[in-house]
Amino acid sequence: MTVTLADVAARARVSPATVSRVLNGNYPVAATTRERVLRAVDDLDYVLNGPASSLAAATSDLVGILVNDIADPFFGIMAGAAQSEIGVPGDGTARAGGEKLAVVCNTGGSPERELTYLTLLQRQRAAAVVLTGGALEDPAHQAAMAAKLGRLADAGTRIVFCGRPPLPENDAVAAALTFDNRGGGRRLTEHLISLGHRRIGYVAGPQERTTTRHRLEGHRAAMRAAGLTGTAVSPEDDRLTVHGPYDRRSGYEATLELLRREPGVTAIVGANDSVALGASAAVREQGLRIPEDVSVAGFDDLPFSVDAVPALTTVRLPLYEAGARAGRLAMGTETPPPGGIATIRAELMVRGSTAPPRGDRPA
Amino acid sequence: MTVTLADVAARARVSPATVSRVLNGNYPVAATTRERVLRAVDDLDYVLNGPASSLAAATSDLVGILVNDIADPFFGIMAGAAQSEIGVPGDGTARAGGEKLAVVCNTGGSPERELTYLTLLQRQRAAAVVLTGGALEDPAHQAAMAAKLGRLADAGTRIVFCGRPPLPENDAVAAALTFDNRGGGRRLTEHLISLGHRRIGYVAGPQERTTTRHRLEGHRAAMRAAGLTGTAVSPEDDRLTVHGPYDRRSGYEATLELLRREPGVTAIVGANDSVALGASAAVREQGLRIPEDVSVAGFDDLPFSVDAVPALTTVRLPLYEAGARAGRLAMGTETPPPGGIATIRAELMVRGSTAPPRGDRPA
DNA sequence: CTGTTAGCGCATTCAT
DNA sequence: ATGAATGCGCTAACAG
Repeated sequence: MTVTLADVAARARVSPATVSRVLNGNYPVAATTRERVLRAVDDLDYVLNGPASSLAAATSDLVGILVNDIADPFFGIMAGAAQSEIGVPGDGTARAGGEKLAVVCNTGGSPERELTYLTLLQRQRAAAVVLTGGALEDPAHQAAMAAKLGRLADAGTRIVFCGRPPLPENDAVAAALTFDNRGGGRRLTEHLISLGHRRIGYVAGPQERTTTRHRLEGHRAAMRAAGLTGTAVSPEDDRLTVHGPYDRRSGYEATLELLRREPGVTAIVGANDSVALGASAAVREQGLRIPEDVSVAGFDDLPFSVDAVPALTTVRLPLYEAGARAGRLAMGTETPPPGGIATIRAELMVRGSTAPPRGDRPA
Repeated sequence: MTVTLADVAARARVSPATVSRVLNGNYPVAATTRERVLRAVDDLDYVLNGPASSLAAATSDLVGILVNDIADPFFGIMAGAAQSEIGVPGDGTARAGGEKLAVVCNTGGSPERELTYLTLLQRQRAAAVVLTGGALEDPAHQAAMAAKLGRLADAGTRIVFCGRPPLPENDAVAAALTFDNRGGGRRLTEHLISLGHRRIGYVAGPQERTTTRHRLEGHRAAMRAAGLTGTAVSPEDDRLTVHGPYDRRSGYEATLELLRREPGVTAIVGANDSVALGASAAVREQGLRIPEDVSVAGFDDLPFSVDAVPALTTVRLPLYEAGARAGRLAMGTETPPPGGIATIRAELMVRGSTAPPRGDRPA
C-alpha cells in the first residue's frame, strides 16, 4: 500500500542501499544516479519511514525543547529561536533525510511532566534536548533529573540548558546557558534605591525555583548593601515579599496584599513583566498613580513591556539570542563555552514606570 | 549496551511477547505475571524503543500541533490547551507504552515550513496533527496542503483544524473548529459606529490569510450597513486600511501612517490585540488621548489586554477551550461536530479604550 | 561508486 | 494466558 524505499530503488533501477545513500547524503553517489533516484522519489511521492530509519540507525532526527509554559512569550521566544536554528530548512522539500524535527514540549512547570517528557524523548531516541527556564530546587527531583539526563546522554542525546543553572555534576549536559538573574535583580533594586525608595515590595515567583530564588537574592543583596535590611532574611524581608506564579493575576493579588500590609511602600518589583503588569493594575485600582505614588518594575523585557503605560522599567534578557545559541549548541554547530557554562548578561532598562518617591529626590 | 525488551523478558522469566503485551496493555495478562514484568522494567530501567515499536506497529504515539508563531500567546494558549488534553499523564511514570507525545511545531507563518513540518510528521507516522490559526489563501499552497493532508489521512493520521476554516473538500480533515472572525469583526465595528464614530482606521493582518480577510470583511460589512462606504471595496476603504504582520510594531507604524493619511480618524481597530497595543502607543505619541481623542480596539482578548491602560476593548475568543477541544478531537476522545465543522463564537468585550468621539454622543 | 547481506527492537500472527 | 516465529523498512557493514 505505502511506498517503500525498495519501490523507489526498483523504479530508479538501483539498489535500496543507493537510495538510502542519496537520501541521507552522507555518502558519495554519482550525480546522474542521484538525479534518477530523486526523480523516482518525486514520482512515487515517497516519504521516508522515520521509525524504520531510526531503528536501523539507532538515532532519530527528533530534537525536543522543553518549556515551562508555552503560553508565556518568555518561553515562546526562546523556543522559537531555538527551533529556527534547528529545524526545517523551509524550502518545502524535506524529501530526503537529515532534516531535524524540532518540537516544543510544554511541562506546565510540573516536575513530573518534565521527567515524563524526557522519558518520551528518550523513547524516541531524540538527537538532542533543550531544557529552558529555571529548575525546581527539590532535591529528589533534581536527583531524578540528573539520573534521567545521564541516561539520555549515555544514549547519545545531546543536552543543552537555556536559562537554567548548570547541574552540580554535569557530565550529561553538553552546555548550559544561564541568565544573570541575580545580577539583574540586584541592579534593578539598586536603581530604585538610588531614586530614593526605601520600602520596596517584591512579588516573587513560585518557591523552590532557581529563577525565583536568584532574582529575589539579587533584590535582597541590593537592599542589604543599602542597609535597608539585615544580612539574613529578616521578618521585614518576608513582610514585603509575596510569592506566587509568574502571571499577571499573581502580581495583581500580591500587590493588593502588599499595599494592605504596608501602605507606605513606594515601589513594587515584579518577578517578571507579567507580574509587574498585574501589579500596575492593582496599584491603579487603589487610586495610586504610577510612577508618582508608586513605582513599578518588572523583569525580562517582553515585547509588550515597552507599550505599557507608563512604559515598564525592567531587566532585559536577550531571549531570542539565547534560544538561538541553545539551538546551535544542540545541533553541534556551535562550540560550547569553556567549561560548558556561559552566563548571559541581564541589562537594566529604565523607563517611565519608575521615578523618585513623592517628595523625595534621587540620591 | 542498551536494555531491550528481551532483557526484560529474561529477567521476568517470560517471553518477549508477554512483556510487549504488558506494556501495551491491550491484551489479557495474569496479574502476577504483569507484576513480575513491571518489576523487571523498573529494575532494569527499561525504556521502550519508540522507533522499533512504531515500525512494528506501523503507527507512532507522536501528535503534532502546528502553530504560526510560538512566541504569540494566541497560539501558545491553544497549543498548551491541546497538549494538556493529549499528552503525558503527569504521574511521572510513562514506563509503558500508550502515552502520546504531544509536540508543538512552529511554522513562523511560512507556508513552506508548514508543508515541511507535515512531511516530517508524516515521516514519523504521527498519530494525529492539529493545525491552528488561519490559512494562507494562495491557491497553489492550498492545493499542496490538501494533497499532503490527504496523504496523511490515508496513512492513518487524524487531522484537526483549530481556528482555521475547513477545506472545501475535506475528506482528510476529521474536524474543523473555526472562529467567527467575521461576526466578531462586525460586532466590534458596529460598537464603534454606535458610539458615533464615522472615520475608522483599520490595521489589518497580512494579506492572503483567512483570518485577516474574515476580520476585515466583518469590519467592512458593518461599515457598509451603516452607509459609511460602498458595497464593494472602495478607494475610501483602502485609504483607511493598512496591512501588516500581526505584531505590535505593525500596529504602531500603520497607525502613524493612518493618522498621516487621515487626521480626522476617531478610532483605530487593530487586527489583533498586539497590533492594537502598538496602535495605542502611536496614538499617544502623537499627543492624542485614548479614548477621548481616539478610540482603540483589538481582537482576541489575550491576557494582557485587560491590563492595558485604558483596558482594551476587544473581541474575546475562547482560545483555551478551543485548543482543549481540538486536543480531544485529535485523541478521538470527543465526537466530531455534525459535518465535522463547528464555529466558535467571538464575544465583544467593551472596555475603556473606546468611547464616543469628541463632541459626539452615542447613537 | 554501487550491490549484497544482515540485523536494529518490537508487535503480531499463530500455536499451545 | 503464554510462547515461538515472522517481518515491519531501513541503515550499515562488507564486498566488489
